[in-house]
Amino acid sequence: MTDATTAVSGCAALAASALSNEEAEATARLFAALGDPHRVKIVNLLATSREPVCVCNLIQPLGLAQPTVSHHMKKLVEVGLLEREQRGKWAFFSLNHEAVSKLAGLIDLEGGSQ
Amino acid sequence: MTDATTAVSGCAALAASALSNEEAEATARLFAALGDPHRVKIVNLLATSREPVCVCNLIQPLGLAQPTVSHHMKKLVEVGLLEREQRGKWAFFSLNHEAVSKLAGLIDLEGGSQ
DNA sequence: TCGATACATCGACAACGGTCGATATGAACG
DNA sequence: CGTTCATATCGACCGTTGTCGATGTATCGA
Repeated sequence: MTDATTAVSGCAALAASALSNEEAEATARLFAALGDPHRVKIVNLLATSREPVCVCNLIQPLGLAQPTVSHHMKKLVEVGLLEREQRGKWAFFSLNHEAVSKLAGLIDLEGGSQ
Repeated sequence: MTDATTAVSGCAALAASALSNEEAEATARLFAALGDPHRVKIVNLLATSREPVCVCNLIQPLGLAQPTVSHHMKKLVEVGLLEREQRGKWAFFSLNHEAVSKLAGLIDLEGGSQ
């Protein structure tokens, strides 16, 4: 169990019985992280890239200022969907496939007893 | 193709190649609908109920005022996750299983070429 | 037709979140 | 060291959203 998936671990499947307030909040936080079109694009860009991507390569495709991109990256890392790796003065980000799999599992209506 | 899943149909998988702005916005709208803990609980309650549920049976479990519950139900119906059925003076809501399945498909990283 | 009930809509308010310019941090390179 | 470059943080602005009371709408029963 890696701590990078902490946020996802706090969630419970949508079909679980009697979701607690904490589970509902954790699950909502995770979905909210993907509730912004720019962050959807970021995840899409990372999902279609075989290698980690640095912030400087995201600014132009997104059409956002650098601080705004940093802001979005931080949100995605906080919920565990992205992993950050420092290479010299560059920050490279990659998708946490384990977290994405767990996210998909949350939505599975047959996975209520997970 | 039912119109109840319109919002979901406008989305594209997270692993699709070159998400357009419209696809990113539609996908974000869908995730944002689940980005509130109360709406997560609503979906959870409907997912664990074999029969449709009326608003009056949601007010107490959620601990919210009636207009606030109506507000959340509207958001969930708008993105196609819920279906509304009028029975006399009661409004019954149920989960749109097809939309939930499509949502799960969006997250599948192997479903990029859908 | 009148009152009661269930739900939606409206209006207002407060909190949250996305955005950017300015600035701080920190690493590579003369 | 001092400079440059990549990124993070800060502060401010402002549109969005969750919330509720008041009100509107529609249905049912007496």
